[in-house]
Amino acid sequence: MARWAPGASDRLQRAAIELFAEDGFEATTVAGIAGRAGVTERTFFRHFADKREVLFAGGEQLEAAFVGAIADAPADTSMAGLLAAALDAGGRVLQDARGREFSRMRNGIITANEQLRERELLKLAKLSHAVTAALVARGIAQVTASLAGELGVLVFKTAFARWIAPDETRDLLDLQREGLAAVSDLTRAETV
Amino acid sequence: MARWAPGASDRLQRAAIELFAEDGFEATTVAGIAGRAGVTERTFFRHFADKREVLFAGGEQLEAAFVGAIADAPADTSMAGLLAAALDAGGRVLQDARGREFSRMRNGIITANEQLRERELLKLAKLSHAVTAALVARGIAQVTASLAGELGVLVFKTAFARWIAPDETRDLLDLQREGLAAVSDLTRAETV
DNA sequence: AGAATGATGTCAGGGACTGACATCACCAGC
DNA sequence: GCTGGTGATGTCAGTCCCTGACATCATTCT
Repeated sequence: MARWAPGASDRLQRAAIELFAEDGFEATTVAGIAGRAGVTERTFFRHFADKREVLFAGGEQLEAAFVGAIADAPADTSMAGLLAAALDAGGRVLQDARGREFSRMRNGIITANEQLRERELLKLAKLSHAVTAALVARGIAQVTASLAGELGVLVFKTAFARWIAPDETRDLLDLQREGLAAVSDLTRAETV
Repeated sequence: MARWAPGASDRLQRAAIELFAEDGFEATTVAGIAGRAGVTERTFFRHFADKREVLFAGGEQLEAAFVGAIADAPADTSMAGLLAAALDAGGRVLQDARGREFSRMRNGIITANEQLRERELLKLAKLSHAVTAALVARGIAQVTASLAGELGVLVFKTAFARWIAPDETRDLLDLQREGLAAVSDLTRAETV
């Protein structure tokens, strides 16, 4: 493990976000990002698969939180409990490791560009699949797990959108629990 | 309206599907597609915004069917009735204008490549938004319409996946109605 | 016939991304 | 302390996607 100035990945991410915010995604060039980070364009592509990916680097962390919470839950945890645990763990990642202001800025960049919205949809779909797989690993039927996976991500997405809304001050975890409760209300008759 | 050999768009789509099926999406070049269609690479990009879009050209047609069915439904149609009408109209487009075998081949190409899966997610999200907008235009509350829009697309996606499964012989419209009924069961307690 | 229109061809070029190879900083072993 | 190994970076050449500008051609309208 040897390198010149440590943290090239971090510098690239920071540089990219700054430039995207200033000039927009399409107007900024990878060479420009690399230049601001003090590396070569080629190095950028060794750290990130493509130009969009630099904005979605923390994704594995979020996914790991979701999956880990499901895997580590007590054996007798209900489905609602599993989803709640996963959402709590994921929400904590966003709230603590990222922060609301950062998430707001990042989200502004993403929603301003269709290529980035596209990539975000892919990431959410992968998150949904990961949650589904984690549920299946606990012995839950594929169909049920798949539905729960999509549902969990839907709640996450909705709560996140509210969390970064201009005047919102509530906790992300609270918003997630509220959303989950609303869904639970809708499906309670079936669950019981 | 003047042109050389008519139907350049169709020829490009056909050529693209053939080449994607033979060599894969990444291995085939836009110049190759254009060459097989008897046009220039530049002409390809005048018909399709990018290399992926050639596979999603019929999308507006599907979206129009969904939206039109919702807009044209009688004033007193229930939400379930609106979704059923939209799904029927959309399903007919796929079944009649496209056909099951074509859909199978096209779907095989898409699922084999991440860039194409990504684009498909974007198209489905847009379809969902279009449905939501059509419902809002009928005076339905934004929140309800949004939920229904996502739900409708979810049912569509699920039924479509079953429709193109290897041994499936049932009608797409039947599969959609079945899926809608299953969702209806899940939410009946709330609706009443 | 001649003008208007719209689709296509041609050309030049930027920017994303990749493979191959050289180079440099650091670490381990002698 | 020197030397070789390792991993990250730089350099270079090249392919492919995609775009703007301009010329050209077939069809349609007058």
